[in-house]
Amino acid sequence: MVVKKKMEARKKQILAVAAKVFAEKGFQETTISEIAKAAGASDAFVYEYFSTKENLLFSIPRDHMQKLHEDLNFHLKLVRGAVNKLHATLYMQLLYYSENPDFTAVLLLILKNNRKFIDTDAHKEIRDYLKIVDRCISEGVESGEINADIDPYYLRATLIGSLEHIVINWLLRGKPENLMDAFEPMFEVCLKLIQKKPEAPGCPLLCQKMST
Amino acid sequence: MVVKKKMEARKKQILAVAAKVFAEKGFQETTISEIAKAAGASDAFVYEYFSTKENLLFSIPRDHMQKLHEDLNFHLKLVRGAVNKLHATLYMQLLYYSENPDFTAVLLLILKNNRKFIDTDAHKEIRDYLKIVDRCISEGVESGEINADIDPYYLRATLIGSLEHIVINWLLRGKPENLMDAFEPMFEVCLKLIQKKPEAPGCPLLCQKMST
Amino acid sequence: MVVKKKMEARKKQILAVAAKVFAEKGFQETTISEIAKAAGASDAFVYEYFSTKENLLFSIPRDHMQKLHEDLNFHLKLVRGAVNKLHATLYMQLLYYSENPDFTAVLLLILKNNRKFIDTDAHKEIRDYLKIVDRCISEGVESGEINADIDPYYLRATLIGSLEHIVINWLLRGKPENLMDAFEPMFEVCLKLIQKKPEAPGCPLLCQKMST
Amino acid sequence: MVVKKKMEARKKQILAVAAKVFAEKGFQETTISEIAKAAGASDAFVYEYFSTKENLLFSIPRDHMQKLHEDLNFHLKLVRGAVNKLHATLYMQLLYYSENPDFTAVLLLILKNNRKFIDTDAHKEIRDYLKIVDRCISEGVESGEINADIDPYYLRATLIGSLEHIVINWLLRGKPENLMDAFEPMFEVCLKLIQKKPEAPGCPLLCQKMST
DNA sequence: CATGAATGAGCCTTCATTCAT
DNA sequence: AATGAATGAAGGCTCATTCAT
Repeated sequence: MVVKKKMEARKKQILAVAAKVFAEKGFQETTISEIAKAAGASDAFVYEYFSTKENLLFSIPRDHMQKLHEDLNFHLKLVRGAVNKLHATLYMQLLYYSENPDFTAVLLLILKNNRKFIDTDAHKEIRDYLKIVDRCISEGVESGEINADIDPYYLRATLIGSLEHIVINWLLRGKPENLMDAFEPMFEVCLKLIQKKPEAPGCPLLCQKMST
Repeated sequence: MVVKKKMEARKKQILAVAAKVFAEKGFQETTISEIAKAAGASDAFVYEYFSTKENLLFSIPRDHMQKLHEDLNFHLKLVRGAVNKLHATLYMQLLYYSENPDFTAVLLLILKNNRKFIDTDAHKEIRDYLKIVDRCISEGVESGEINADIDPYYLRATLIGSLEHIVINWLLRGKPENLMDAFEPMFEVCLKLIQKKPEAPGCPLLCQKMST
Repeated sequence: MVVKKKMEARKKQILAVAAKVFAEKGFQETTISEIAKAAGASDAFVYEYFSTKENLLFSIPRDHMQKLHEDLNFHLKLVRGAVNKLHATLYMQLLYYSENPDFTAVLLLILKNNRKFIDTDAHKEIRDYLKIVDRCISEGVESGEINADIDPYYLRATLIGSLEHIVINWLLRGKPENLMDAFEPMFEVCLKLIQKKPEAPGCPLLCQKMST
Repeated sequence: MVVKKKMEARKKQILAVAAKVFAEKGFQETTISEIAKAAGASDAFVYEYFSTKENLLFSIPRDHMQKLHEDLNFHLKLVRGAVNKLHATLYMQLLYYSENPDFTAVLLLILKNNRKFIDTDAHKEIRDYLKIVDRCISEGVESGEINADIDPYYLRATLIGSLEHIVINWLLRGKPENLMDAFEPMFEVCLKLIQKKPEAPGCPLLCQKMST
């Protein structure tokens, strides 16, 4: 029992170290020796837990995705309204990214463009995550909160695409500012997309301005 | 002179072959030998033109970006109105991607996530391209065509992010359908962002028209 | 005491399992882990009894050779005549091989060609076994049963060489038929060597000569 | 042309060196580095000619077997009579072994007991060699030179088995004496097997004894 | 202009073996 | 008595790269 715990902890530690080194240097540029050394273990020890270097890479997202999933499921129960749910979902995603930049770099810079990874079980959890977004969108469309004449696929693509674009830029620029600073302005843009303007009787600002 | 021409042609051919092989197999998984063989040349011949394998990779975008730039500059002169220009710009970008999928795969799946590439001269042309988009946006804001209360940076991020997201998905799914089919629905979504709610009762343009 | 018995039994079991796995896969291709797992024990447990993997390999023949020796000694007492003894000896050797194919494969395919093994104590028992054959031969020569103008060393080499050749072929072909089927025809050939042409109706020429 | 020659020479040199090192240390105990160094080349250079270490091992017999084959075919044409042909065949085999002890050690100590090798094309040439022996035997049986009541398969097994047994012993003992010294006494034994005793001038000893 | 020949450098991976418990 | 955890040491193999011709 205690042993199992210890093993799990060691495994997670190796995964964390691997994420860090992969994030810094890229997959091919990283050697197992580096990871092992950084984890205070021998090369062979890494292979106790991960059959290959690639397997180690592909194992990085699992725990993170599960955690993100759980957090999300918990919080979404507290939120009412599709737009609010989308807000919460994207917020949590960005928050998780900002708090786990190594994992994020591995995910967005290494794994997401890897054909082999996409055929992996590990990738399923990523697709599952997208389903949550889809559910929010369709919920919003049904409830009338979200503009029904927007193609939901392209809406999701825009939401996720822009969010990841911003995160990738942030990563590549060396994570200079707080990633969360980008959230509200980004979501503002999204809101323009999402929301029907039923409550907006016309184009308030412009009309008002014009009327002035 | 003729020799120069020949050399240029050979160089371009190698670049095209390299793009193709890199796109299919990824950078690390591709060997210089494979590229050389596919180009009907010897390994050493590749090194006549490109000092390293990485240099070969980084050399792929130049011609493409120049061509895209030229095309864009030509066409944008024919188009009036910021939204129309954005439409044309994104259309041409997507068209170029759909017509040059190998280059696109190299650019979006390999280069865009490569920190070293970003510090390259070659990357400057990509940033220059983005400036065109930025110019369209600021032009639109100035002319009142584009909603001024949208942060231009996040607007661009959303436009480019969603477009690339769609293209990357298309690439990873094996380029099944015609990429251009995605353009109009995608741009529809973008329009919702860009435009001052024309469909809303009392939309800006209408107000303007009405006011005139 | 009981513990000793248990240990002995465990040791023998490991030896049997090792023989089986070595026979199937070869020495280098077999890992201690495989043997341990097949024996239902841990790797470390194997090292309780055998100091190294090679030591385990070299330990395989001992019990077998002892058993063969004992059986042989017992049976040879019941047999009279050098040729009959050779017959019994070779028969028992082949029988033992056919009934213990794993041991046989280890002995003939792995150990007999191993220089290090030859310097081992374990190899002494194999040489001792050959002495039995030698004794039969010299007994036969002395008693006049065996042709005295055959060099005893080459006679033994031929007997053992042909027998092992047949067994090795049998092993390499996957032990298809019953090995014992080969015994009588093989021994027939040997008899031609050993015996003083009993089937020849007298020694024609010489007798003729003598008669002259 | 000259280049091809050079390559061939280099390849043969590597094969010779490999045979030597394999013969001395065994296959698993030998590293490619050792062979490369002994051949005055780099590790990678060895892989220019041989795709794997095993492939290098399996490539050793080809040229030798071809040479042996050619020599044999040439000489057998000069020899009349099945027994004489067998004599010549076995003589040349033993001579080749004695003159190429590295190859012989590789063949008899490493390859002949290797299941993977037996399924190789290279092994075919070894089986072809045996066919020459078979042909001599059946020729002798037909011509009446060889005792027809000996099973040809077991006769061959005895001839080859005893010859190889002697060679293997010679190798394992460190090649102390001239291997060819063993030929005549060994063949003497074989003669006893092979020959019908019609022309044999009786059984000298027995007759003598009988006469006494 | 073009290349065949050659290699240095390095990494992933495997296992026999050890030892604390 | 038995083992799980841990590793040191080593080796096969790959390639980007160079250079004489």
